[in-house]
Amino acid sequence: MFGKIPKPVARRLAIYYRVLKEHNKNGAETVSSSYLGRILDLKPSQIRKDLSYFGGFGKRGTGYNVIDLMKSIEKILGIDRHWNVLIIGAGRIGRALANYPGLVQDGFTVKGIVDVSEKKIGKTIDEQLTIENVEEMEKIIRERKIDIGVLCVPSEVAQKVLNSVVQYGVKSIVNFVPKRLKTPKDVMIEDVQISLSFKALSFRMVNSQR
Amino acid sequence: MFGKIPKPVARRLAIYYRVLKEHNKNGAETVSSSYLGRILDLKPSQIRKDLSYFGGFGKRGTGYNVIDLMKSIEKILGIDRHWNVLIIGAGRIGRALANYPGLVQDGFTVKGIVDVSEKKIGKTIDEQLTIENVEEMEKIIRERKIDIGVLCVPSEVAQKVLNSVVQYGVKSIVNFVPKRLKTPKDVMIEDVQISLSFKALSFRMVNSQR
DNA sequence: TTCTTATTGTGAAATTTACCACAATGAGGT
DNA sequence: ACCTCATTGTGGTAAATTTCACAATAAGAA
Repeated sequence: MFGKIPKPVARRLAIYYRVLKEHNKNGAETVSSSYLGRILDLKPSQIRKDLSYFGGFGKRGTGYNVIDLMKSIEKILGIDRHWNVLIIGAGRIGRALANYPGLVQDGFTVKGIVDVSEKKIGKTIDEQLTIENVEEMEKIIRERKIDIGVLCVPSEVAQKVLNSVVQYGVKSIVNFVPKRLKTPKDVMIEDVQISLSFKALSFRMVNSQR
Repeated sequence: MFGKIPKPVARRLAIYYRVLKEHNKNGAETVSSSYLGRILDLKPSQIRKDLSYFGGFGKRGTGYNVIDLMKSIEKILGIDRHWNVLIIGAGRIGRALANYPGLVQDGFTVKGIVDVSEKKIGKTIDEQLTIENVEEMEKIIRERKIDIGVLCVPSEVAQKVLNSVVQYGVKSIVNFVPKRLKTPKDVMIEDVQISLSFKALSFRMVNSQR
């Protein structure tokens, strides 16, 4: 689509996006690479290079138009559209995600949350979402056109649950289970490991690196 | 301590650690780089190179002793000791973290959780932790020897809260607020942005890269 | 002991990523 | 029209990271 974009570049685009959003909220119309660099502690040249991967649309002397840049990044990251999300597992993490404002804002709509526990099924979260029976999952995935499954189940059952989700046609998974899961080649999975950030921090603490 | 360890290496060590832990639980005494590589989808040579940064302790022909390797990684990452954690903000994310098993397992002990809301103060989480008044924070940090502050407060007040936490002597922060915060040079901060994983996934979905 | 097999540790090459330096250029002022 | 200032876009280079390739060696079998 845009030629080959290096992985670190894609990662950074998402970070630029957040800053742009804030900058836009503050009413700014343009940003310069040096401004972004200062905020994000990156070299301006890197930012310019990153943005040049998908065609220069900055204006020399002026910088980048914030809104144009945001729109372009949205397109590249695929968040210029809506993705339907199903959360599997209504434990603490699942429930925390269920109405996490950051997701909806970026085009990820939580279309449902399921669990096995009789006690949880039927309860509502913030009067918006009702926890449904995991046995309804196949139907939910089909009828609500779920694009992304979010795994928040106990470790022991994770692989089994993942297999079902995939079998019902979901090809994209965000995995909060601290365990490497096996997926068919055509299924994409992103692991989220919150404890990695804590470990990164303690590594820095004992090695006193910045 | 171990000479200069490249950043990507430190990141991967934490990932190896998780796999080792699981492998150890399954009763294995040794692992080979090719096994780890297969599980983690990395080249065995990379794993060997990574491990060689802090002195070879594998055995040719046999592999690595799982427990020795875990212990070494614990030391490098600084999780061979205990860190005291204070969670600031008892919203959904703060509460989800409060008893997240992954943290305690890796040496991060949640010593408290504070909030401003009258409604929340005094409530307990899983009969273990009681939400305390944010005004007690200074005392809590001092008395419980808090090493790490975890920011889970609304965006608008994040910078202000961070400033207090730092002022009270905490030098390490894990930030769940989706906003870049300013810190003095001697304070370390790790940003956690859950929505980045969702964006990485959607990027892959629209670019169909693996 | 000697052979075979498995696997590490590592110098060097290959690849990827970051950074620099500067020409190009748009905007605003004079 | 011309000058000045700010800032982009990018070719080339430097630095970082990954991968290769293979000698070294431990363990077990013959």
